[in-house]
Amino acid sequence: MRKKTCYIICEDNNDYRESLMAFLDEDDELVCCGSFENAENIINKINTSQPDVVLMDIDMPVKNGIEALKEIKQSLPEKEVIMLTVFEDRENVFEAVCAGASGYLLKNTSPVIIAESIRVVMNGGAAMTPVIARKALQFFQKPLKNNAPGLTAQEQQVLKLLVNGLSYKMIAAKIDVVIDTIRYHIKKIYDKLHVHSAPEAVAKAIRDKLV
Amino acid sequence: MRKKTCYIICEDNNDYRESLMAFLDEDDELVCCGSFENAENIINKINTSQPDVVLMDIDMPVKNGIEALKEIKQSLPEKEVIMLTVFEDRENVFEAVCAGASGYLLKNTSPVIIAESIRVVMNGGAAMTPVIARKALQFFQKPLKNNAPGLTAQEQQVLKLLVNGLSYKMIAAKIDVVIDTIRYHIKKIYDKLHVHSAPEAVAKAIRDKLV
DNA sequence: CATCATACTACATCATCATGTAACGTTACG
DNA sequence: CGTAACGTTACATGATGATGTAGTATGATG
Repeated sequence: MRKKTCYIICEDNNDYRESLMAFLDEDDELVCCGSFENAENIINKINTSQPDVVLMDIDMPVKNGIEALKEIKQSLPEKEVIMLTVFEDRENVFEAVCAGASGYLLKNTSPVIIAESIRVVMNGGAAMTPVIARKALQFFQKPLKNNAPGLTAQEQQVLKLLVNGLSYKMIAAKIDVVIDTIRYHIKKIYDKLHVHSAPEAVAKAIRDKLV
Repeated sequence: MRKKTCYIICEDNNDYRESLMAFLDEDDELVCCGSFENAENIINKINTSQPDVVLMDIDMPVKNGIEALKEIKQSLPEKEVIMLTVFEDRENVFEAVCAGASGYLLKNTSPVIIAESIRVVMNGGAAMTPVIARKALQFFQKPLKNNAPGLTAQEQQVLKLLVNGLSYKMIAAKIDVVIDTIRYHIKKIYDKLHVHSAPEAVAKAIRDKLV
C-alpha cells in the first residue's frame, strides 16, 4: 500500500479546522498528524508531528501564518506549506509566494480541491486557484520599460555602467568620451531620479528596473 | 445566450492544430476565429480576427512564440495569451510569464483542460499545470537570507543604510558613532563583497539580496 | 529661422570617499 | 590568561565624486 501523506493544520477557527480534518480523514491517502489553533513554536510542532505538508492559516492569534511560513522555510525548507486563508489581496499572496509557499488556497475552496491540492504539492506542483495564480504571476510581469524618469539613451547607458560598478573614469573610457561628459550625464541622471549620490542612483535604478 | 469566446491558434503542427480545433469546436462557448501555422505579423492577424484569447505555440518557423507574445503585450496588452508548447524548462516558462502570458500549458494537456483553461483565463485567472506553476513561483522565491559573504550584524546594518542612499556622515549619525567607524565598517564590507566602491556594493547587495 | 533638447567639453571648488596604519576596549573561547 | 574577532576612534592622504558655470555643436520642432 502506498505511503500516506501526513499533514498538519494550523487554523484558529475550530469549526473550520475540525470539519476540514473530518473530510480529509475520509481520504485514504491522507492522514492528519497534528492540529493546532495557532502557529507558535511551529518548528517544534513540526519536529514532533513530522508532517509532509502544512496547511497554514494566515490570520491567527499570537503568530501570523506568513511569519510561521518564513520560519519553516528557514529551518525546514523541504516541508511543503499550503496557505489556507480568506485573504486574496496582492500583499498576502506576494508575501506568501516569496516566502516559499507551495500553495495558496482560499477557505471557500472545496475540501475536495484541498485534498487534491495536497496531492499536487506532494507531486512537485504548486496549488492555487486560477485567480490567485494570476495575481502571483502579475508580480513579476515586469513593467519592463519603466523609463518613467525620461532618461535619454546616453543617460541610460551611463546609468547602466554606473550600476555595473564602473567609476567615472572607466565609464568615460568605455563610451570613449572625456570624464567631464560623464559628470554632465550623471548630474542630469541625478536630477531626473531625484537623488544626489551614486549609491542612491544605483539602488533606484535596480529597484525601479531602469536598467 | 452567452457571448462566445473567440480564440485563435498559432501552431505549426497541422495535425495537432486541426485536431485541437476540432475538439474545441464541440464546446458551444468557444469559437475559433483564426488558425495560423506561424506567428508572423501577429498584430495584423489579431486585428483582423479579433480574438479574445490567443493559443500560442513557442517553437515555430519564422517567428518564435515568445517573441510574438511580447509583441502582442506591447501593442494589445488586453489580449489574453496562453502558451501551448512542449517546452517545460525554466527558461521558457520564465520568459513567457514575464512577458505577460496568462497561461502556460503543455501540448500533452487534455483538450478538456485546454478548453477549461480558456474559460479560466477569460474569468481573470491564470491557467497552468501545477508543475509549471511551481516552476514559475520558484523564480521569485527569494533565497532571502543570502548572507554568504559572512557580514556581521553591524556590517549588515551599515550596508543597509548605504543601500538606502545615506552618506557616511548620515550613517554615522543614524547609528550614533563617529564617521571613522563607518569608514572602518565599509572597508570591511568592501573586502567581503570583493568590491571597491559604494555603487558596486549597493548593486551587489541588492542583487544578492544581502539586505 | 529661432528655439529647444541633447550631447560634448572645459574649468573650478568643495565635499566625500577609499585606503592604510594604529591604538584601545570588550566579549568569547580554548 | 592569551588570543581572536569585533567594534570603536583617530589621523593622514590621494582619488573620486558632486555641483556650478559656460561655451560649442547638432538635429528636431514649430
